[in-house]
Amino acid sequence: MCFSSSAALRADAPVYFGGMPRTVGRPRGSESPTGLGATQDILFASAKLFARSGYGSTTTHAIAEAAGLRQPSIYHHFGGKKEILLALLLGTVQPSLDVAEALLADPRPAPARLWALCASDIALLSGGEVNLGELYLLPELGDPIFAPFHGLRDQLVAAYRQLVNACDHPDPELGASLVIGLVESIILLRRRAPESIDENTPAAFADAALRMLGLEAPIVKRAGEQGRLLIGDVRAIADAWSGVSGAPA
Amino acid sequence: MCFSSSAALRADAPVYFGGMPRTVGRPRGSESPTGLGATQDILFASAKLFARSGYGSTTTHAIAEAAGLRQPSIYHHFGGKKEILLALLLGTVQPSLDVAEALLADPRPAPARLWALCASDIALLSGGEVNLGELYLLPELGDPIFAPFHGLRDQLVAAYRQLVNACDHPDPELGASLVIGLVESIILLRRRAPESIDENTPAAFADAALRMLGLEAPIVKRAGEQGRLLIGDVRAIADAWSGVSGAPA
DNA sequence: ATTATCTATAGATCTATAGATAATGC
DNA sequence: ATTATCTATAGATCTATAGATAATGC
Repeated sequence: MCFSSSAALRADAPVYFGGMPRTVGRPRGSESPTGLGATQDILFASAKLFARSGYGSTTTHAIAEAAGLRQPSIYHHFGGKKEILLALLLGTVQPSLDVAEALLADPRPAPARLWALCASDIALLSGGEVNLGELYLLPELGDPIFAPFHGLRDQLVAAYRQLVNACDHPDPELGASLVIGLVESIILLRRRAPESIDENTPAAFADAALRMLGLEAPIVKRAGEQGRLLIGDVRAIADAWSGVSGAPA
Repeated sequence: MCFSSSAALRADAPVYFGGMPRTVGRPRGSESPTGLGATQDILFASAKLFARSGYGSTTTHAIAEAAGLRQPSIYHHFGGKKEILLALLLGTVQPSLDVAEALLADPRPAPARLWALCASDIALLSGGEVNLGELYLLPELGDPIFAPFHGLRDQLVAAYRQLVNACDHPDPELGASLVIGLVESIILLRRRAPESIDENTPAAFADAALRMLGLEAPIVKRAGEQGRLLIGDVRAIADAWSGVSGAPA
């Protein structure tokens, strides 16, 4: 399953042998929906409900029901609703930040790295069974408990700004805002018209992001023709860029 | 006050003479915060709370308190929380749709009209005391009661698509998604970094939107230099475009 | 008489704790 | 003994209704 393989939901998962949870403790009344144990069941159920109904409109009872547990059992795994959302947020932003930091240290041309970061983030936000990006839109994120998430997110924003700056953009602050805005817009597009998103979307949006900054980026077709484009594989993307004749350094 | 002058909050307001509400009925315990009567007080208070704390996390008691009323008094003006949010949504999207329809009927060049629509929407989303665009992000909008809002919103999306198509863009569906995404990204930018938004932002974003579609649009500086740029004045924007030498028709 | 507010409150949740229960581990 | 679940429930809301109250309108 796409979602259960996401790092977001494996953050604190105990190591199971053969993928099966241990059976210590009183048996559950119903089966584990994810097959990965109660903690993952709760995270997956919460992600679905927070994204579709909002944070404040989702009750711990509804989470438990979707997770195949009774309501009080949630408190054995999490301190409460806020802690569940925080775990989901950290697990969602961390993979983006990992890619961003790898790209900041990469010697390849800045536009190629910015393109790769955009495409990677759009692919992350496009994939998975649940539209996890919706969690970024929740107004409840203003609560101080989510400060650790905002810390990681600020690092990601800084990485975008640094790459835009390295592209010799005259106004890195504005440029980063434009690019991040376009990347995040995939969240609302996926809500409004999920059928319009396909495997070409990350590349098409990343192209648009660079065009927006005044950098031509005919990477998609070139790399596509050569059969080399692999979304999520940053090196392949950067190599594709470098292979484009006349690409800015 | 910026907000109280918004059409969003005047939709169903009775006409008061001299701007003062009538005093029929039992007097309120506290003064009207907006000075425009209880209905406006409730809409303004709800907008602030929905945008900052979310829909499900906002109680009718909190709304009433911010509106200077007791909790049950809300039900004299609205059927409930959902009806309040619906009124806010309709009042927020309608001004955008009015501009869009005026531009669809306008004879000026399509890129100028698309630019004007982008700049107008960004100005609308940037202005006012409350970040009303946050209401578009609420996951609770999936509730069928908000269908009338989605109807208007779909019309707005169709207008964008039509203008992108009229710009001879090879893929109007993708182009419209990119442009709308960039325009709406101002909502999250305003949440994250409100200090980065100023009177130049609508033009800067509209420029970026056209660049994204492969249309060069050096309108901002030209119109700015001539002192002719007036955000919200669609005709001035379109005229500015027409005045740019070499602008696509 | 009409209107808009108020107080009081019923009934329905919703969160989080207490403590029982049923499994495995040693 | 340890663990993870369960049932039961206290206490705190939260929504929405009923009916009293205090003003204006005629």
